[in-house]
Amino acid sequence: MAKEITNREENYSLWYNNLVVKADLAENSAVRGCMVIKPYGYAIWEKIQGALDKMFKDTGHVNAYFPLFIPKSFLSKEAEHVEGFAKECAVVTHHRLMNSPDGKGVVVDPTAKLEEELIVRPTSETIIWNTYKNWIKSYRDLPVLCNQWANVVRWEMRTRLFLRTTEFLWQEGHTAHATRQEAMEETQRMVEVYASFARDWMALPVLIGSKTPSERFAGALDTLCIEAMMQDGKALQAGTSHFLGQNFARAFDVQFASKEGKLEYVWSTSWGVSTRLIGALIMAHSDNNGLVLPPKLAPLQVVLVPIYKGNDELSEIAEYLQPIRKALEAKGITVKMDDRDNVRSGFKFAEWEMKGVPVRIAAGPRDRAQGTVEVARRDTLEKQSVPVAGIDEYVIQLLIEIQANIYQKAHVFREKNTFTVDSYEEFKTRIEDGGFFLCHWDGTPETEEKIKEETKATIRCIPTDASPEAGKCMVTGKPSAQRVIFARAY
RNA sequence: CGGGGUGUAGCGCAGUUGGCUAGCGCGCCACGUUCGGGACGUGGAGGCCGUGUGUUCGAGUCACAUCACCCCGACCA
Repeated sequence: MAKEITNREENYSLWYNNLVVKADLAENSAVRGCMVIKPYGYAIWEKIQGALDKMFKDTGHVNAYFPLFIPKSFLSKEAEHVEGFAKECAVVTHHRLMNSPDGKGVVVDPTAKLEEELIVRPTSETIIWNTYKNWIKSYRDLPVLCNQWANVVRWEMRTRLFLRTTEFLWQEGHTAHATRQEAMEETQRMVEVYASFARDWMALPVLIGSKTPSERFAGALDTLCIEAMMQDGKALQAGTSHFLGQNFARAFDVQFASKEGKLEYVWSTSWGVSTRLIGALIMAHSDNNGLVLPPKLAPLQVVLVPIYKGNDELSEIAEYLQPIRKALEAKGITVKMDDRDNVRSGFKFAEWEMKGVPVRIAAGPRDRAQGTVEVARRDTLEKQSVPVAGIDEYVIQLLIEIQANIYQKAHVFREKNTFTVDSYEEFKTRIEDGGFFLCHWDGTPETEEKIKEETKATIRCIPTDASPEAGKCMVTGKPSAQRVIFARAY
């Protein structure tokens, strides 16, 4: 199957439908736009959760959980927020079913209508701020630094496996602070947490920047984001951190008594990443043989494949591999011995490659006689004969090297596909081939909209670390103080 | 919600201008031979042809309706 996938730059849906699904990550569910994440795919999510959760805690956050259902009235309290989400809400109107009068199946019991409809959370700002109101009375109660791991539902027009499912899993941090400064620092801190997670764990280089007002989160004063480049040159927003100002505090009347005894509205942030990260992982690293997972997020880091004929050889080889397995496990490496007897080793090789296991160790009678094993690395598909003595150290180094190499590949790819362009005509032509474009923009939503309509490219972000550079907007020629990143995006 | 496409075995598909007992590949089960890169042979199990209503002597095939899914837009993490 993998061999048929050759046009990865053009057709990710083929990956998802024909390759990734067969790689046991996910399958479509009967429910509109939702997906069943299979155990292997979920294991990746658990890895992501584990790493992020630790980073959140290291930055002083704690986990909590808030209700799935939000009373409709909560949504209407913050005007921009409701406008942003109103079009994509699942609404609970009734609480009971009954047997259909015509005897066929069940229908909604019309007498069980809810007094107030409940919204299945598309995000939890409203219900959380309704709760924070009761938690925050004094400056001594601040800051509140909560995160929740949850599912949310957004009834999008169009869904896409991993990238935009109707229901998705995510993490949402919601913090409350006494000062504007503190909240802004938190917003910045968390986008940097995301960026370092992407870099260090996902082997995914990202750009940090600010969204333009039209791309901002509904209800935010500023949205910081990390943007990654996929292998087809399209951009993927991989995480966001919002500075919400006092908008939600005002909407939910959350005031605190300051040291000076004055009542003040609190300042807030929210930030999140979702199962979209799994999609990012797939689209950034995979090749025609299937997934390529960074060792630090791979559910299995090493697979052992015995090569043998008959039961005698199997037990000999198994005995040969067993100490290797133990040695690796002792070093904290996740290992699986694939001793299935119903498929041949060639099949196993192909299957584990498709699943993206970073390192494969195979051994047969020949290796046993020589005291070696065959070590294959997923990122380059290279194979090498390695002595068993010291294999644990060898594998540890190899895993580190693979992690670094995958990042490096992605980074080089992004650099090769990032262009500085000044002419709009040139931009219109070259955007067709994908990539990030550093261009001058006059800062108006009108120009942004015009570019989007004419080229399908959006401003992914105004990079935070870019050096100022006076120039002229590529469309209007009006002055611009710095370049922004344009790209077509998922 | 617009435009296009697809619904036939667990998966991927074929099925002619309507015709007799609905096929193929993969997978599955049994036995045997194999086993250092996706093995092969023989035998076997598995179908209300998405759903409904029509047309017809006869419908997987035609008509209408309906539902679901996929792709391209609009919307979005």
